[in-house]
Amino acid sequence: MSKQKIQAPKGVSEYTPPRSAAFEFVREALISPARLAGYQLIELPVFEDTELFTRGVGESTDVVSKEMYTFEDRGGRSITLRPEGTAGVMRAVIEHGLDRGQLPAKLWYSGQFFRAERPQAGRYRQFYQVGIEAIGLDDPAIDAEVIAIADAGFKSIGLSKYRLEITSLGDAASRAAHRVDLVKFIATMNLDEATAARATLNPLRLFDDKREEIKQAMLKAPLLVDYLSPESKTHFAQVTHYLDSLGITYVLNPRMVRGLDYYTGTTFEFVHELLGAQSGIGGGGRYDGLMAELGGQSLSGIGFGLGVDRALLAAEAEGIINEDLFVSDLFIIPLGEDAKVKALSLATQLRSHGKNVEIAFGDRALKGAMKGADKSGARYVIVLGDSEISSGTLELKEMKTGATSSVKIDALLTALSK
RNA sequence: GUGGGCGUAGCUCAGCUGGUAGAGCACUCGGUUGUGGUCCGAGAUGUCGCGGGUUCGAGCCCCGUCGCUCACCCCA
Repeated sequence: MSKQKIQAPKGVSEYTPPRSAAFEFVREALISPARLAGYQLIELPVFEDTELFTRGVGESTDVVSKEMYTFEDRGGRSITLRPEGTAGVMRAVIEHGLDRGQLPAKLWYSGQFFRAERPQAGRYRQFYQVGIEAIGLDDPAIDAEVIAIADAGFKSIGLSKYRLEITSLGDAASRAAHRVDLVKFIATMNLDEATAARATLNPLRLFDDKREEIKQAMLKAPLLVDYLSPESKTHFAQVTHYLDSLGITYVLNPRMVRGLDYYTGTTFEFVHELLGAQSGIGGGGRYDGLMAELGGQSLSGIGFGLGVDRALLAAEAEGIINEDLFVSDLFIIPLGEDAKVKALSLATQLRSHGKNVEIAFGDRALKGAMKGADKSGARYVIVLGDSEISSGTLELKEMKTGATSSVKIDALLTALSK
């Protein structure tokens, strides 16, 4: 632990073996339902013009006002490491005209995002999300499908101890009308300075306050759902109807608060029960004004972002990560120089058929090499020495049972495929 | 930005009211010739986060500093 030792920057998540295998499994599980639903990959830069986020996400949000990694590049441009995914996708959709073809445009992404927050359990400065966006369709059925895709992702990991919370933020006019009354209500509350300042920025925030006295007081506050226009109400009723028909259970949460300004209409959040303070494992919603705000045509959109780091923590909390996520099919222990040559060609050939093959190099003692084979979780092991090479026959040992069987070298592939 | 907790071998941690460091796991080798998991034996590893102070003497006390961690704000 010398003073000069370089460490990872504060608050980044890193995944090293063997946990990295679980991370990979979780990320893949989260995104596969979207692929099956016809969403296509979009790969985007991790940094963007700062203005994309100030305009898209909203200057009044905490994300933009105090959590962005912003710097000037050598040309004097203001650059920001992406704090979320949707704004960048919208920018790319507009820039590449992806909204000119058949709608909706359906896209998925996966990657790291950055927020300069104080780290804590489940909250990192660099974190991983997978997400999807469906652009150009306001049919409530797609809202339900998007939610179902997220739910399927969590289910395919094996998660069960989470709940889906859902509400509608309505359209701009509904929100404006509600805000007037909510501000009036808050004015009667006698708040401390910091809280009052927060309420001025976004009065909805008070619904999320963790202090008991504020929670109590807010029970009487006017709710946005009571201000929804008939169109918004109908739309939302349709969404829940489709969810019901899918058998997806949800909790209506009219006090739900989202951190990004662009949400409209249907919004939802997946909350895990076994995590600490940072229990949101995914969330999303409609953003019907975002594309126009960023200079594109006026198209609606809906999407979600799922936290890979948090989903992994949730999976671990539920005890559903099993150790043998990574196993080799075969472990070869070569004895001597000729055997090494033979092992290399044998491994190469088997790998070309998709077999996972490891070789114990380094002339280790046989006992040590066997231990290595054991650790690797390999199903089979062979010791390859002069006698095997000259006879062309191997002793194939199944590690789990300890049983061995004689196999011709040429028949190894078929033996492994059994 | 604010508050609490903690910093001792690769990992998890012990170290009594201050007398210059230990355990378990992991790792390497061995228990006679080419077969793992159990067992037994041997071995290697730390400037006890860093700097200063008190003291004859500090891992243990004091101050500072850096880092980690949990929580608040907020969020995936």
